[in-house]
Amino acid sequence: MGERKKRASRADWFEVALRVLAEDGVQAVKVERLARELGIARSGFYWHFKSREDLRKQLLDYWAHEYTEILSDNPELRTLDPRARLTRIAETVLEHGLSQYDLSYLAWASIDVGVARQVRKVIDTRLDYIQAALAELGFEGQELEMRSRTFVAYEMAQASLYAHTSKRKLRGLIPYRIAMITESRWKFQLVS
Amino acid sequence: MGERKKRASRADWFEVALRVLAEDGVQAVKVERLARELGIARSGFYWHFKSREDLRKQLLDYWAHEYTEILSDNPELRTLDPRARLTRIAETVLEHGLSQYDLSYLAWASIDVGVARQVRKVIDTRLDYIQAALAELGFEGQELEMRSRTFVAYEMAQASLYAHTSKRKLRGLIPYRIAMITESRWKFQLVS
DNA sequence: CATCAACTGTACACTACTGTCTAGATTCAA
DNA sequence: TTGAATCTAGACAGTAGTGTACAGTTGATG
Repeated sequence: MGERKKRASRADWFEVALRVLAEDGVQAVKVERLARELGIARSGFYWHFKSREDLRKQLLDYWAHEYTEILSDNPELRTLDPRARLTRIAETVLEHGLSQYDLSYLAWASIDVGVARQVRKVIDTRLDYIQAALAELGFEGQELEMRSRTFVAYEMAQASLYAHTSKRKLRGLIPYRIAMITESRWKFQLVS
Repeated sequence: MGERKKRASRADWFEVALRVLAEDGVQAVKVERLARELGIARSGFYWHFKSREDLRKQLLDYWAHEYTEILSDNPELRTLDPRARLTRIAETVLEHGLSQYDLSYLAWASIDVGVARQVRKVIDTRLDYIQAALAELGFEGQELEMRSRTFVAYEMAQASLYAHTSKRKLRGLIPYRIAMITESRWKFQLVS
């Protein structure tokens, strides 16, 4: 609760907001609650942000930017072959708890069309990236689409769905996951 | 908005509550809003339900029961071989929009430990069921675990993640998905 | 057709939150 | 060390929701 700090900077407010968002969703991002967690009155909030809505908008922008940056502005990833690249992404998402925000943003998107538009953009960016990697391995058409979707869906669902499973265990599953997603030696045996 | 009904039964309130829950999440399930959607005053609500919290609890119970029933009390499913069974489940979930509630309940679970416990139970039931089907196909250990998790994660994420994708397209992907999940002819080529 | 349970609206007191204002405290830089 | 920028607490009015009380209306059934 009461962090002993006497003054709260914009970054302090933002940090607490991010944590609350991840923990309890957008609806929980309330000026009063943030102030309570910072141990100060909420009047200062309006010095840093125009309104609660303003803060929420900034939270969304931040998330959209931060996440895609990991994919697009990461030179190291480019040097790896597709399989290693996907593995690295899976490890990064798991290790940094990157998907812990996804549920909150998805839920938020379901009640706000503007947010939905931006969230979709982020998802599409991820899908495109994964799809490109899998295309390098020779996949195409519906199979390519299904594989990339499966990968992304698992990443996003992971944090909320398997919150009770240890990171260690989830980490151990990564190689199997990558193998299944990228394995190309088999031919589809379509079930009617 | 104003449904022309003059009186609202318990079932009416519950139905609207379920819809609102799926559309906008738990936080949106408010007595006043439900009354507004029914086109009546909210006083009658308290005749049917003890409180708002009471309604929410009943929503949770209903969901937990309804969903697992589809899996456990479905004699038809038992007659099918594992692959066909998984296909049927995927089709059912998609066709009846069963996963549309999942996001709401997952988000709810993240802010309420009691809800979290119940939601986990439902998820575990699904995992166990899928895992049993895949075990019939000879999978085991971490591979079995990863495959069932991948299947369940996709099902749950589908509705919210791919809301903008047509059912027709998602339906077309099912055979590919089942094939990837159930394919056993390949050996893992573990990436470091 | 009378009656009783099932519902209705209106009104009230309460809580939680928002955003605005103001006078004052703290910090930093010249 | 002084002044401006940065932040603070506290008070205020406004909105939206909760649950309770109660008298009145509706409709199915004996």
